[in-house]
Amino acid sequence: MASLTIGKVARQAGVNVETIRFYERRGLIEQPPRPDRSFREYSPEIVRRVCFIREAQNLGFSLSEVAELLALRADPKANCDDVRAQAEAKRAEVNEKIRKLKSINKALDRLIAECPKKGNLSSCPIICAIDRTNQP
Amino acid sequence: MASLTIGKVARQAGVNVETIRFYERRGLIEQPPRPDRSFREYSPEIVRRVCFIREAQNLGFSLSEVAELLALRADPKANCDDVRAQAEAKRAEVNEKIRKLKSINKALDRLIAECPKKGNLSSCPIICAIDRTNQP
DNA sequence: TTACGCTCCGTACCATAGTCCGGAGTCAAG
DNA sequence: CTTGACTCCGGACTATGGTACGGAGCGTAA
Repeated sequence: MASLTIGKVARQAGVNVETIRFYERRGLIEQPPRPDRSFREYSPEIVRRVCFIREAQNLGFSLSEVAELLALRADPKANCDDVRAQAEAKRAEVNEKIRKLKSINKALDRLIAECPKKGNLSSCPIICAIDRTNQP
Repeated sequence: MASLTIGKVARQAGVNVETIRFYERRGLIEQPPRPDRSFREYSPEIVRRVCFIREAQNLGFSLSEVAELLALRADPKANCDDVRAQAEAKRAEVNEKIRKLKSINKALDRLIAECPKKGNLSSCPIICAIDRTNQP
């Protein structure tokens, strides 16, 4: 199968070449084979891995957190229970984030609905709500 | 009304004294009165403001984003429409975050449900899903 | 009034997550 | 076999969001 250079992987994943090397240093992607000790030769699947990392970050997971799950994969003593526990903890975190975002969302909905189409700032309910120090 | 020193504000808000000063430098909280040019004298409401900032951060808003809304408050030319637009943009962002988190949550639900109570890693559906590079 | 705690300030430092640099080596086409 | 694009590497630099430090001044209670 055709292997990819680091530059092609970077372009396909939409990241910088340096980012790939950075992830390698951080242990997020394994060291690719390097025949003749020259250039890295990636299998096309590495692109998915990089995209997964980016997606997880978008959702508020740190690189260390991504590494945690990935590390279990390499541990011959790890079993399903360990991974399950991690997944469940992560799910609880995600649910908590959703809960908080929903409450912010509801507050924004309410404020936007109350906001008059035109008017000066002093009567803007959004600002009043944010800046409680102006309230009696 | 009793005013608070910076240390009391920090303790009540559950943050470091340095954090309060840092927020002041960043324009997130206004400069408090300082009679005789000595210590800062905060009104108790400042604690709410600091808590609001922390809460917004928890939800994925950067300090610059918090500052944006707060800055409008100080602008005599700003009107309700400006604030409304900001609030609507923020709401769209929040909704997108919720959407993504829900999809992750669903994926986690499914994987956790499929995961056998005991078993070795090679058959763990969670790891398989994360590490697609191991799939054919 | 002196001792202790708190506050003042600027500056330096920390982790995270990259990004850029520069000089050297490599590969492939012409 | 040269040229140009790409890759190598270590190390320096960036932005964000703080945290720590050190020497000075202030304020209150014994």
